[in-house]
Amino acid sequence: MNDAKALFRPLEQAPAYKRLCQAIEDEIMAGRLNPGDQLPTETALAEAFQLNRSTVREGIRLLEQSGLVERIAGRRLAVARPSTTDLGKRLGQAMVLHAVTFQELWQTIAALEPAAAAHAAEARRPADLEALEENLAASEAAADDPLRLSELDVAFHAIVAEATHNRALLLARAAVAQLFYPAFAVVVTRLDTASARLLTAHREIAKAIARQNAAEARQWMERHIADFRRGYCKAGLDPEASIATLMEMNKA
Amino acid sequence: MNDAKALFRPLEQAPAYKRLCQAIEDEIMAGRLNPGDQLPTETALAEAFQLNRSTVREGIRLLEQSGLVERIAGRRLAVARPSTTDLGKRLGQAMVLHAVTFQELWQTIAALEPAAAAHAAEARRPADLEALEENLAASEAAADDPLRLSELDVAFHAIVAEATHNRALLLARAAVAQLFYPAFAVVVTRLDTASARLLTAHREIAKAIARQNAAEARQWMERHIADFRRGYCKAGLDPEASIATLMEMNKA
DNA sequence: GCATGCTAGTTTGTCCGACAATCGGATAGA
DNA sequence: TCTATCCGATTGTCGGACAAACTAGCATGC
Repeated sequence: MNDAKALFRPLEQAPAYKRLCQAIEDEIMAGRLNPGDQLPTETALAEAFQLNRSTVREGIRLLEQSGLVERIAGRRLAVARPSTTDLGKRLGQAMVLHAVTFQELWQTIAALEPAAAAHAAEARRPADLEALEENLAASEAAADDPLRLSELDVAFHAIVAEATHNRALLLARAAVAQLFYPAFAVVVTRLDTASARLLTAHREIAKAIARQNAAEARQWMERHIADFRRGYCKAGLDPEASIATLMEMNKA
Repeated sequence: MNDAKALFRPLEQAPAYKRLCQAIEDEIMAGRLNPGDQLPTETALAEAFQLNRSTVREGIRLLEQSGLVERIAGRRLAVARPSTTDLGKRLGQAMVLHAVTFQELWQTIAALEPAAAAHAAEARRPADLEALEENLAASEAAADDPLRLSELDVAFHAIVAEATHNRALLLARAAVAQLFYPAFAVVVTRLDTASARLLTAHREIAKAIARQNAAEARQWMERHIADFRRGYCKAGLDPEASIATLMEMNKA
């Protein structure tokens, strides 16, 4: 009798609002609806799908939340591309709820950032270099302001990632970075030697990227990330603790 | 006159259903609502927030789609943790819509998988080794069935990733992997030498993980991933083409 | 004692109809 | 040409309604 679960599938048809969402999602994924295209009005959709407007609206909410659809300025539904930051936020939430530890984040960042630096060195464009320079200048000016410096640190790594012009890499690291670097603000505040080391590393990484020296960029980034971990432990923080606790310290 | 946009912020209060979603989201993020907790019924929520049930429902749809809330078996709303696979799917969608190329995916996978293999060697548990063994056996049996082998390939890498017991890494790679490996099915179908090379690599990786030899696991995985790229080019596919086109070939 | 069947109350999914606010566009006025 | 005004269309929100499906409790049968 126990194999009943294995034998039979759930066998339930999803509620109408979900099916509507799926139907429109399919159209988008199949390329029959493209980003920018306007969707029919709610009443029109209701008529087309033979559903009530309330039901249609529920379906639209699902699409809205998945970022596949947006309300353009005024108010007309249009197909959209899910934004990187939006997805990053959602991934970040998930990690907090899964009680991910600093250690886990660090391992992931340690895999991604050196690769990002190397590819940035290969694919960077003039605009990227300018952004890096600007960030470095601002960082040097903010050497005494841990909070501001921490913000600029997040920005620096984001610029490097963007310089790869690799959207997959960008998306993958966005989530982790969003949690990792802010968590690190606490360290910068506690260790006064951290700022100087951070600045040196950033400068060298930027230099290597400017010179298109991928190997060097990767190497400096590796050291930089290793430094992060050392600083974290030196600051008396537990790598095995959930980052959720860190985020709270940050607020205080 | 042009600075009007700079001077003033949007100044609009979000619709009620969005604010409701945000309110509940905040409760969850603050830990006042924990995964597994049941939410009040729709009518109760409507009363609490002084909103109509229809409006409450729209808010719930947003929460539902972000995975923070689920309908338990029967039908009662409960707080949930966004599932890895769910987020992976969403990220995958985003990448398709952003017309991400194979090259971009490959660079990302190449950064993540070797790290995953190395950490898996350190953190693997008996159950992980069993899963690997089982997968290897099935793969050897399916050496002549490209489609089945491709499925098992996806599974193999997923098992390795899970053996790291690093949820951040798991989440970050889930999205990329979900697109990458299926896209690779085409290659396995076209190159008959691919299956054998794939099997050898898998076996060596599994062996290294079993022996807890992180360096070797990383090295084999690196080669394996490099092989992927070579195979892809050999199969006459364009690394700069959007993976969306690949997915279509896969269906056919 | 445990499995089954029945009943009543809840809760959800869906529908209908309604209305204020606002947006888009057309039209009239300076 | 620019502004003001009006009108229809669309969205956000509301109230109420009902069938289907679920929960829980109780009765029944073995």
